[in-house]
Amino acid sequence: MVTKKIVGHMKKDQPTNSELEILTVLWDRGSATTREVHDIVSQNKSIGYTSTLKTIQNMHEKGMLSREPHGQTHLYFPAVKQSDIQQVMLGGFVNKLFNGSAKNLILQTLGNQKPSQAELEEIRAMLDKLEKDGDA
Amino acid sequence: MVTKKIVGHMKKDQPTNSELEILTVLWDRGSATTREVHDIVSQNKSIGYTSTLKTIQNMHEKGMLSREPHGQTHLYFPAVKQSDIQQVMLGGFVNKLFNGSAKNLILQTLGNQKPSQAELEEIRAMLDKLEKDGDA
DNA sequence: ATATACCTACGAAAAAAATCGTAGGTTTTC
DNA sequence: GAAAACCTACGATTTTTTTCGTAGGTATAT
Repeated sequence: MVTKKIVGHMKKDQPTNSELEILTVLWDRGSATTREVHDIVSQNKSIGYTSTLKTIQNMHEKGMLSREPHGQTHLYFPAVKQSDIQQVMLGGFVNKLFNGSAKNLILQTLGNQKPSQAELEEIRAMLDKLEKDGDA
Repeated sequence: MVTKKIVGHMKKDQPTNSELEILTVLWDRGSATTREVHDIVSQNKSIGYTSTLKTIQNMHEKGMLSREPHGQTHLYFPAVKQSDIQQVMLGGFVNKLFNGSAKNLILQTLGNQKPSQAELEEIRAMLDKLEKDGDA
């Protein structure tokens, strides 16, 4: 039998795109059946029910989702934290595209996507907080 | 024959991971031969020369790279701008992982990667500039 | 001038990711 | 109680991405 060895902290797998779509639904709703997930993801692309089902089953097998039997069906839950996945993928993304510099990523994002004044203030507040902590 | 239809502005393909590694080298150096690219990317992973060559040829065929014959070999140049690719991929990334909110991406990045004081100042300067422009 | 070391081109294999079809069961509806 | 509408499981196919092998040419060194 071949499974992935588990060593203390197993490196979190980066979800594939399809997996990420499904995780997004579950993070959003907390839990959902395959049918519910499918109804949502199939709004964006043409895909059969069993394809969604299969992906969900794979994710469950990998430990990315947990589930509860619920009558004839299953209720699925995300088994990985959204912020953890964001962090891991963000790190990879910064390395691949911005030479590892978070600052460069941020400057480019600000330049491209023009956040609103209110959002700029939020970011500024975060900067204040970080600088204060840095001084301590 | 089947090629991709070209319609005014053809949607830029997102480079794959391998393609991105090669682009990174070329963005960095301006130009390079296959051999030079290969020597660099093969520092990070075990890969044969013809694999690198093939990927480069595919990229050239897709219009992602241009090239000049140079003696027996070719000199390759990036045919897509780094900032354009960054922008496209950043947009996709924000949509997939941060619900389309650039602000959320930035806040999370700041929280995770703790830029230095100097970097924080650069970001702050960028915020100042954006707010000023916004007022105009 | 022959062996060695490069180079390109290109089909094809291998690996990874995404999609689907079918079988077999349960619930619902008439 | 048969038909229709669900459900899961799971092998298999398709598509995409990555990697490689081989053939054939050119430069280099002995």
